[in-house]
Amino acid sequence: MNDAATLIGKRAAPRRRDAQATRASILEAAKTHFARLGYDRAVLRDIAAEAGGDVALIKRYFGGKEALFTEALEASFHPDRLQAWNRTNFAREMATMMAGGAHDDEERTHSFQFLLRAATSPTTAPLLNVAIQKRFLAPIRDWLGGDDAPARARVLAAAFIGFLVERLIRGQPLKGRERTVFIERVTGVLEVVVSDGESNSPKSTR
Amino acid sequence: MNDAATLIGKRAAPRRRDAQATRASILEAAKTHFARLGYDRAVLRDIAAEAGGDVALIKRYFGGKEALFTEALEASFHPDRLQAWNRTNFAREMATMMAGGAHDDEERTHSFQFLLRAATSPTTAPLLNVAIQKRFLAPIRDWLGGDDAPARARVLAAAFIGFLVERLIRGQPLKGRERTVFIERVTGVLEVVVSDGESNSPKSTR
DNA sequence: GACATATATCAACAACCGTTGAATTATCGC
DNA sequence: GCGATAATTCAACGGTTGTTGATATATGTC
Repeated sequence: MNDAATLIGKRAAPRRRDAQATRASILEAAKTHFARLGYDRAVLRDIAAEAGGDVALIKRYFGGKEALFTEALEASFHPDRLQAWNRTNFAREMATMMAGGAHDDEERTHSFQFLLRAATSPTTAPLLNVAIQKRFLAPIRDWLGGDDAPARARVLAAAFIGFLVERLIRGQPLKGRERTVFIERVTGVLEVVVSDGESNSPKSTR
Repeated sequence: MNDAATLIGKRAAPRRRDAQATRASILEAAKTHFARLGYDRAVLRDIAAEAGGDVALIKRYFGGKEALFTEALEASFHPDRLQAWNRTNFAREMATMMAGGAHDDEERTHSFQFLLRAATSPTTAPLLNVAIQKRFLAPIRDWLGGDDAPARARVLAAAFIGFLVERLIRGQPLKGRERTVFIERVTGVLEVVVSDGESNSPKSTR
């Protein structure tokens, strides 16, 4: 059954008898599968197949499904992205990303889908709790800076996740006027979140 | 086997040989289990057991797991809540709710946990898509009114979901100053979302 | 070229779970 | 009371999937 491998595509070419390469292939395949299917629906046989190997290799190199998931989760965080965004155009860039349709769209949201799917499985929730604190909330807080950074980081993270879920549910990118309005709105919201002024102070129209 | 029933608690008392009551018991148990465990982890045997019946009853009354899920999903929406909130204090009320610790907290967020868990399973995503459009997005849009209500409804729904996820991940209610700041911040964000001015076309506030 | 060891594959077990047909039992009309 | 019918329970099938020990094969060293 050459099922999932061809469905997902992207069959890596495993150099035979190369432990490091094999391990890397499996990890890469795992990231994709977990992100697209979630922890429960992801099947070890399919992951191994896409990596061009056998299920037993997962036991050999990772120990089991949960360990593989944990490592894939860690490897899926890219907080560097955050630091690459500068403060001025951050809100609009993120809003555009959430509207969907950008060329590097898939790649960008990939790791976050992973995070999201992990959030809802009771099994993986504890794992995520640690990971999200260390690799997500903390960097955001540092990136934000200013007064009450922890609380503001929570709000930003929430907004981030919320738009991501909405996009996940929506499925397809927005188009036309609705897209424009959506981006404008989201940009406005994010600017409010990022700004470090007092919230109960008068309106902060950009 | 006093397994899942006692774990979840809330064992309904099924009047024997009462079709309607049995069906209702199963549906109620299904709502709880799906909300807490998600589609995949929820087990029909456990649901039936909590309802005080057998698995086969699910087939009889609902047809199968997916059908049961769909019906439970429908039954978990409470858009009436939305209309009960008035425009002036809506933002603050919702922000307080998201901070956690309110007395009717559990009950309020219950159905949304359901929604959330459904969102992340590829299997249930299409089902959710239909339900959310009909019972969530449309009411919000009507409640919002004004220009570009559909796009603004998306943003509001996204914010709503986002704060909910954050709360779900966080686990426990906030306390002290962080709670105060969080509420202030979220209130500010929501006010921006709800307001119908500013985006492109200047429209009078109603 | 033979041996040792890491690497990869095979095959099967065992548990879980949705599904389903058939048997069992209660409830109601006559 | 008695049969008819609906409600419930029983038991088992079949598929999926994580796990794992045994086996085969390539790679590097002497």
